[in-house]
Amino acid sequence: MKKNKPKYKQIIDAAVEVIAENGYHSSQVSKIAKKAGVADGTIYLYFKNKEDILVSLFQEKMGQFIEKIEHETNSRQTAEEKLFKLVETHFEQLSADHHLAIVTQLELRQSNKDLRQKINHVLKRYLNVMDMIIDEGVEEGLFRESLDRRLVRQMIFGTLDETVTNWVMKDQRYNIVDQAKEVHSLIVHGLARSGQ
Amino acid sequence: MKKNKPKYKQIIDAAVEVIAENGYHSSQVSKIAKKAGVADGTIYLYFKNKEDILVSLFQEKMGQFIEKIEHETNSRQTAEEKLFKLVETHFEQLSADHHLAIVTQLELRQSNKDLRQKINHVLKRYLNVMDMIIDEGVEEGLFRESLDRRLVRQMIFGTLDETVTNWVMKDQRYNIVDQAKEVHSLIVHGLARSGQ
Amino acid sequence: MKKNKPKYKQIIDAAVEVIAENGYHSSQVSKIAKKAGVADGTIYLYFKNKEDILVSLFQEKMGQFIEKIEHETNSRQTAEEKLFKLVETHFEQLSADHHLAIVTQLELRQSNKDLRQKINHVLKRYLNVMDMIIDEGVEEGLFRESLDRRLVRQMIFGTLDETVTNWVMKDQRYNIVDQAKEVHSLIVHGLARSGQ
Amino acid sequence: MKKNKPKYKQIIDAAVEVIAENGYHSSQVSKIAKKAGVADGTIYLYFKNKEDILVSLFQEKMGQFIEKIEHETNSRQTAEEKLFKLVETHFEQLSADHHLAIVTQLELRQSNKDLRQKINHVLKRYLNVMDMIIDEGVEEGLFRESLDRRLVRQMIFGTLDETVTNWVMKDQRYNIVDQAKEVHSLIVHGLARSGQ
DNA sequence: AATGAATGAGCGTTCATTCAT
DNA sequence: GATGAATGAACGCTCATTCAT
Repeated sequence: MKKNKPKYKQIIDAAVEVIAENGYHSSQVSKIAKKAGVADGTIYLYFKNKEDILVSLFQEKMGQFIEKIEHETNSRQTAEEKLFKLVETHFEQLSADHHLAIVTQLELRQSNKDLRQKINHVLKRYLNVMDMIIDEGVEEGLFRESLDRRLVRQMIFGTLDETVTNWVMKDQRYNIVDQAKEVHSLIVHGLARSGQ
Repeated sequence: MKKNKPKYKQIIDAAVEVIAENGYHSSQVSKIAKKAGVADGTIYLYFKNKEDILVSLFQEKMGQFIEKIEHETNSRQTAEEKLFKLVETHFEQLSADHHLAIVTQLELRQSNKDLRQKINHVLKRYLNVMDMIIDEGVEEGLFRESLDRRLVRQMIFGTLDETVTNWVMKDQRYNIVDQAKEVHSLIVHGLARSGQ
Repeated sequence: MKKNKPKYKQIIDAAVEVIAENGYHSSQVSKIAKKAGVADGTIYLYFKNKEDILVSLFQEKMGQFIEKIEHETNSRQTAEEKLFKLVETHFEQLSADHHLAIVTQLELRQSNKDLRQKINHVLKRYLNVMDMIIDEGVEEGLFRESLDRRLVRQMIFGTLDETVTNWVMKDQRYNIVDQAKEVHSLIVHGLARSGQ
Repeated sequence: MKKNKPKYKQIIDAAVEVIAENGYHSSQVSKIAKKAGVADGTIYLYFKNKEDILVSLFQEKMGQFIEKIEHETNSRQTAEEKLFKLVETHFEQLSADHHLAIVTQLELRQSNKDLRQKINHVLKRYLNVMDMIIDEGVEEGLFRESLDRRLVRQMIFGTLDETVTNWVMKDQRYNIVDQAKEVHSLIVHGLARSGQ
């Protein structure tokens, strides 16, 4: 299993750094190899081609990302708490790894449609977590029964993604974790005054 | 003013078509020139470089897009109605121009950070429209006073953008305008049961 | 018609020189471009890819080669004279262009099967010339009726080709045209004493 | 002596198979090693480099090839019979080993000038066999005295080689041994009617 | 002797941009 | 203004060979 060999992770971490620092289009394979401390050809012992580095990077990092969110939400009782924890953990994790934030929010979006579809595939698991929380919320009588699951997912993901992207484009100059409460509130209650 | 000469618009329209049909990375300047019926060199009499075509395209098309939304929202009375009209008009316009939807939601995202910042600049005007509606809503007593304007804008834009992108990636197979009401409701009331 | 533009021939002639001097495997496109006095990219305005340069080179040069042989043999009366003229003209032409001799006898043979089949296609015309001379010889009562046309062609071509290749591999140090008479004699009479 | 160790022959046989099946340019050292059932590095315990595999392959196989021809021609009395046996045995041996025929007639020709000169060196022994037969034929009064030995060798070898190459390129679809008689006749008597 | 992971030099091709006409 | 032929920089990937084990 190549994924357990040290060079596999070494190359992926180098790729994150190189892409964050140079931008997607200036991240040549040779640059990644150099940063990883291996020869160019070594890359191809662990990855099929350049795109495979990026897909693997996303799978590896987002896999951990989603697992952490699954774990944190599971440790909460109500759907509302779970949803808050989802928002907070989402922000916390990207806050904790500035390079990864740049790569996932800005650079990897420049990839072609093909790669983006593979990325979406990885995200399905995240959307499932959201679905389960929504279902729980409905069962608890907290959320409306009539909700269109897909639209809700898109609202939640779209809001989180846009929030993080803006924060990254503002060079991560403010603390995004501080906004978890307000974002959670917007998602749960919308703009309206309570009781409206 | 070059923007008023016929070839200027001719080239921009050709660019939209070529990019929608071939994808961002297969849209060479020579292909755009051919579709526009001009010589490659002529492009450079109207645009500084390739990126300038894309920025101009976005300015031109999004300018009209936002004007239409400004006009439609102005003709409504309450903030709630205005917000609904904003959502609906946003969806309607992209529904009406399939090529443009593909280009703005998928292809132009593959451009580099630099271009994306210019795109964001164009979108500022759209965000202003949202800001004004939010202010009105607060004044009307409809929306909470404590709302963080930036977060609200990000929530609204993120939700609309994610909704449209998903629709485009699903090959525009369902009617997105039909979802305006539900999306509007999610933005105004969130997930919670009314009264919660 | 690209074949009539000066750069087309310029590039082909450069290719012959470069290949003769550096060998097939050390003849990079950039080297050919430099020798031709054009930019690398210009090559691709006239040729589909590197292999297309080589195929075109062969077609161009062997086309002239065969035409000359057709012309020379046509100006003779008997099959025996025609055959002699074929041998002599074959030798003369390769003698007259040392670079071309190296390229056709040694370097182009290193190409892959695909290219070699295209080369064989060009040579069909040469084989037709031989066929006609053989037919004439039979009609004249000079050659045996029972000859297997294909074998005869292979004997003639194989003999000429091997003779020239040996001469090229010996660095063209002797005069191969001088051997036309003896080669012709071997083809017509074989090894046997007259009357045997 | 490495040549007597089992892995030496094992690797050479693997090389013949791999080259015949994949073509010269798709026959990587690693593929040959795999087919031979040894590690890549092991190849270099038995051969100096890749070219050395090919040269050794040719020496090994052509050595046997020529020995067989020497043996068969020695068992005949007259030069004419010996020459016939040479042609027939040449054809028979390549007929009997389809892989070897492909490798020697097509694939090994794609090697560079350097390798081809080493190949020619191996063939010298074959040319010597021809020389001796020619000399005998002259002494017997069967062949002309005035024959240029080198030209005759080239005629014989060129004819045989071209004949076999054509047969291989036609995917060995007909029986080439059947043509030995006619080819022998062409070599001995040429195209001319007997008595001309 | 045998292994196989690691190395790194080498090259065909594309395409945005220029500029002489 | 309009043309389009010409430019040339830039890069992912392969594979023969090495060498620590």
